[in-house]
Amino acid sequence: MNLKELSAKLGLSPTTVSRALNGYPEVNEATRERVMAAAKRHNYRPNTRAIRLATGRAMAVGHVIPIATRHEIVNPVFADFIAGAGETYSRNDYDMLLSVVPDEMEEDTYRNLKSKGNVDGVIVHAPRMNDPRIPLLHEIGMPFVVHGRATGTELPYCWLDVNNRRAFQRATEFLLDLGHVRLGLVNGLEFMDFAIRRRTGYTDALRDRGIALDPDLMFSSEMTEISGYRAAKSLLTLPKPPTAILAASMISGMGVRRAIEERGLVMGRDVSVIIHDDDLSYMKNGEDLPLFTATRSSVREAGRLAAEMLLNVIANPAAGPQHRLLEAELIIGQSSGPVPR
Amino acid sequence: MNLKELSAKLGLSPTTVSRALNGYPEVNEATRERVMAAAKRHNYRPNTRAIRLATGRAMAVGHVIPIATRHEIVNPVFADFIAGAGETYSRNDYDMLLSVVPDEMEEDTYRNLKSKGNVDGVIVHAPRMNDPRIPLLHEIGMPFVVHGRATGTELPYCWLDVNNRRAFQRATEFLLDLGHVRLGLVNGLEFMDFAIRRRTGYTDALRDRGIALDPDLMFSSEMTEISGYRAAKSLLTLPKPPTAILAASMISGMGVRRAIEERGLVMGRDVSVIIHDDDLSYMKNGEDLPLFTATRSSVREAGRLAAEMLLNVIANPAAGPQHRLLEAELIIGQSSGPVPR
DNA sequence: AATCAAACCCAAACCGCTTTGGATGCCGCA
DNA sequence: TGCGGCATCCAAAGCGGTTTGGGTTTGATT
Repeated sequence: MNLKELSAKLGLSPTTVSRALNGYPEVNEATRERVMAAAKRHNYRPNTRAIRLATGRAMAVGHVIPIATRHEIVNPVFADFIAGAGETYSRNDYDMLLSVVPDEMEEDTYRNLKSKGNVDGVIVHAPRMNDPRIPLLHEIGMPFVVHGRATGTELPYCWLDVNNRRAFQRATEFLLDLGHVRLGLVNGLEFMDFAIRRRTGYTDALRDRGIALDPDLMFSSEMTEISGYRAAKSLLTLPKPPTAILAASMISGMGVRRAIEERGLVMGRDVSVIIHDDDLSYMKNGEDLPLFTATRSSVREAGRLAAEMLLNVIANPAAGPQHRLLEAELIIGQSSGPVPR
Repeated sequence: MNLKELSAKLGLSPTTVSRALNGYPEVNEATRERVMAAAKRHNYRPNTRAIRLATGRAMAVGHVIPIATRHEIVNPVFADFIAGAGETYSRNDYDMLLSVVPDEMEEDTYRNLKSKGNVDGVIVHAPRMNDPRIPLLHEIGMPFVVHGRATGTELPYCWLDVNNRRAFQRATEFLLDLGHVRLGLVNGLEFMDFAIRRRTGYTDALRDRGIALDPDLMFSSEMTEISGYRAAKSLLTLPKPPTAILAASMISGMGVRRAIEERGLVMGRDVSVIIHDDDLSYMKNGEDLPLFTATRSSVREAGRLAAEMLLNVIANPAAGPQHRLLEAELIIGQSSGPVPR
């Protein structure tokens, strides 16, 4: 059932039917209702391909996912972000397009998306320092929103980010208040912007209390269980091991816990741990009582909001660049306590 | 730069240019090369929207993800599957469309995808017993491939699955060979088809050895860390606790391990554990020496293969339903050992 | 009664490509 | 010389919507 058939059945022109369905004012309310009813009855659904060609809009948003020699973006955090963004898209009748491409194809992919007209905008994931994607997207004129920020970029751009610096600064201060002085940092990869900011929060807090930085206490790697385990194991075998550890995610935190328990220590008593908790739906940090003390910020909610921002930008390209900085909560769980004496 | 402009520049008709670019035979080789060169020079990329309207094909594949009152499909396993499928799609110039919709909208979403012509086919995730999606997709004539199988469906359909029954049967037999007799099962939700099959593998193996089933030893829940933890905790506080546990995933396995260690026991010595390992890219089961003994099957590879099967079905709808059953490997890690005496 | 603006509807162009159904020119062969 | 056949190319008709630029009525205003 297409427009022509439907309008024939109704004895109207395609023009009028189209207008009736799309809420244009120049059509009699009575006919509009007649049209609506007929459309429902024959369950007419306009062909998306035709709409797209006619309007020039793709009604779709792209997410480009490089598969990674460099860095594995396909991680659980990413999945939850996508889920959140996807909710926004379906609510607004937009399609979500995922392009999983080899690293070296990333630039081409963006150019293709633009010139072939597949999408109206994109979300940029996992920004790095001086991220080349931002000038690229500017150049080709593709609307975009960055999830995170890209230090070093001087072009204006839209972003939505968690206040990672503040979150880790607060977490560090909290541990210092508990009397801890030697604090380990099990960070994510530090070419990632968020990891740089978290480290800054950590170092700022220490410096504010006049505590010297100890490079031996600072690790940076993928946020996997095994990396967390290895980093914590190294930390705990130091001559003067830390009494507290900040970890970059739930998963690396689980590795940290394993290393702690393997040495016969008790997390929260012998070693305090604070993680960053993305509030993943299938990996809750405890239920009544959180397992980990954590800086928490829902990445799914971030996905929802970033998608909304992008749809805004697409609908309203003239408006200046939008920004949104989400604050993480500091929630107290079982993994932190006063420094042991 | 569109076809008309390009053909004008070349002094040819759009017809000829189109044919030249698409490799049709009725065009002189010399002109074809001239056209190709010009296309590259002006980097002409045909407008996808127009191609889709003209050809009637969407050149896109859909994945519908219900957001879940019922069951959270947005999990790490799902993410890896998507990544694998996405690789196949980009290699074949197909788009991947993700629809994240509320449970109750699922049926509508499939109908919409079909009648609005957004996709040429879909992948069905996480099939359940008597899954209603299979008759639905049959009814609306949408090509599809199921990742897994749906017990109880009598209609023919394409699927790609892991031999879950066999995997868990082998794992169970392996533990029995080590002298274990009381085996706990920490299964996924048992309205999911794969969970039913795993349980069958477990019960078959026990029955074959003449061991009575003990309902107290069998748990079924979401595959989260916390559920794994809780199930294992219950198991270990039984009057006669099991000496070995089969867990449904890496993540629930980590919960099982936590429960074991919390009781001061050592995994692999006091309690053997076998998990199913989906070989997730960011959650490797150890590196040189696997942490967990596991039945392993890469879900990412499954994604690649399922997508290939679907593209096949789309290209060749007449061919009968295809099936593919992947076998899981049984890999030995540190989490299993002979029954303690 | 003539005029004019709304209100309502339609025919036709258009979006950018594919594909059908010829047209044209050239060559070989009877 | 005439004709069939092949190699090349093109005009025009879709694909299924939206949108432009009018046409008719109708009713109120002068």
